[in-house]
Amino acid sequence: MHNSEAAFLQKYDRRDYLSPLVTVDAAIFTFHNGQLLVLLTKRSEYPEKDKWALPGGFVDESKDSSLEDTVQRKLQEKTGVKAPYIEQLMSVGNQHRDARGWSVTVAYTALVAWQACQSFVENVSEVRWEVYEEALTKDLAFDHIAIMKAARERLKQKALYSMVPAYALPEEFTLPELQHFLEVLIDKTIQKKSFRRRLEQADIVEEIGIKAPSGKGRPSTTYRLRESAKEFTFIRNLEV
Amino acid sequence: MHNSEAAFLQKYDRRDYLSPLVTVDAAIFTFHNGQLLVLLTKRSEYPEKDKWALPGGFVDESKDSSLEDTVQRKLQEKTGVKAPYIEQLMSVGNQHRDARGWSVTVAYTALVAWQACQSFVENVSEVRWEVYEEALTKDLAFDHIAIMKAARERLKQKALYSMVPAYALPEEFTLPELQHFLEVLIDKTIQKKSFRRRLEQADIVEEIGIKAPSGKGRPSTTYRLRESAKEFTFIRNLEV
DNA sequence: ACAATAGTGTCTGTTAGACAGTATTAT
DNA sequence: ATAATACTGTCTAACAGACACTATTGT
Repeated sequence: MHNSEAAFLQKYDRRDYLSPLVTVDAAIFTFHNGQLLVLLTKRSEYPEKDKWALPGGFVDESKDSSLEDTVQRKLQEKTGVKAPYIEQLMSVGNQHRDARGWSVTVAYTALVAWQACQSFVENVSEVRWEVYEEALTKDLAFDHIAIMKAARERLKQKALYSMVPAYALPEEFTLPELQHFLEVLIDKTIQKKSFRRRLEQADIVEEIGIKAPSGKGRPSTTYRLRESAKEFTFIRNLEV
Repeated sequence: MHNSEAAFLQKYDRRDYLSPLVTVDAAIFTFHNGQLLVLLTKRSEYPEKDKWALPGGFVDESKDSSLEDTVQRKLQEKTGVKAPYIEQLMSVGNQHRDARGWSVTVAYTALVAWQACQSFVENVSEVRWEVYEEALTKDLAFDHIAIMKAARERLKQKALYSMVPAYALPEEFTLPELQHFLEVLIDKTIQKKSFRRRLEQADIVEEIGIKAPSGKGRPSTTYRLRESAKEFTFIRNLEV
């Protein structure tokens, strides 16, 4: 029968089956005052009420037509902006991570400029930027510490073979700023020359102008990322 | 109240909420007769009945305490063996990929030796090894073509900076075999010398003995992977 | 000896690390 | 001029690509 699939679907009702809970969580990073920051939100509801957690929540079938919709929606809610860089990190699913039962979370890593969302973040009391090392010592909800660590590790790897971390800086940034951020991520100084050679060869930034001299020393040139920066990978890593 | 979380959980019933369907799928690859093969199964039930698909299925809360349990169970069902290499690939979730409704799949890539499971596979009629390029031309169920392509692409990348593809070979293998597999994966010949230098420097294989001469030419040395092979990555990629 | 396949020696090219040198700003 | 920060020149080291060479098997 050519329409027995239609017949099957007619009879099928998802409510007859129990499915794991599905949530989306995001480790949102930025760089400010020489420190790696991660966005945390205080849970207002049970379970794990009043604990800090990564921003996230349930897929809302009436609002989201895909997981990417869900993560963008959650990000918008907590930061007020659309992140210039979002990437799926991993999924974790098991019986024990959520007291409500078998639960799956799809975790994302996002990068945003601190300047782009600070005014929004500081006006929402249950949301704040936390220095990464501080966040590590907190008793975050669910398995969010492990997810945050995995996101941090992936970001470190990216720093070794790409310039993706630049998406955590404002649209216009200087090379010393970017270099410093990479150094924080990989926890090692990078040779200025190596860093600049790589940027030059990759052709992923374009010059904007000269930064207005602020304080001492020679003012640095400002740059903006080209679209190609998202995909570009170096064939040789920085050393660890 | 110290136990209001307990009270909340007491009252909470998952059946009150509709959650997306959650499935696990695996792109299982192997290498045989100079070709990359992928394991396909014929769907016996609606929806997408009678189409070929990647092995996978629903999380079974009575059997699986984690997503890894689910994928191992499905793999065991279809191949009869435990895969020496499994890695989470990505998750796909949206309203349209499954006619039954909002659905999330957590996809894995697995590598197995053809020899290890061929006797099992050839005795199950709805399971078979398909040459990858052939599989590409088929009308696979759901979005399995896209998932399979993503898995294939990741495997290619791995071939450029690791020896992970070796897990698709039998436990004892020769270096010419492994080199040939990498060449198929990256679609480019590799310099024998480069390949062997990398292996030597990485220290991820141990010599077993000399292969019994089979046919013509000098017999090659056989090797086995060390545990460290799973994690090892070269700091410099092969060229593409 | 010859064909075929396995494995090595050695040169070149590319690119990261090291570090000294030059440039541009404020005081 | 000096200090401070930005940026460049140039040497070295590591390692992939190229390719000729040797080694071990069967016929």
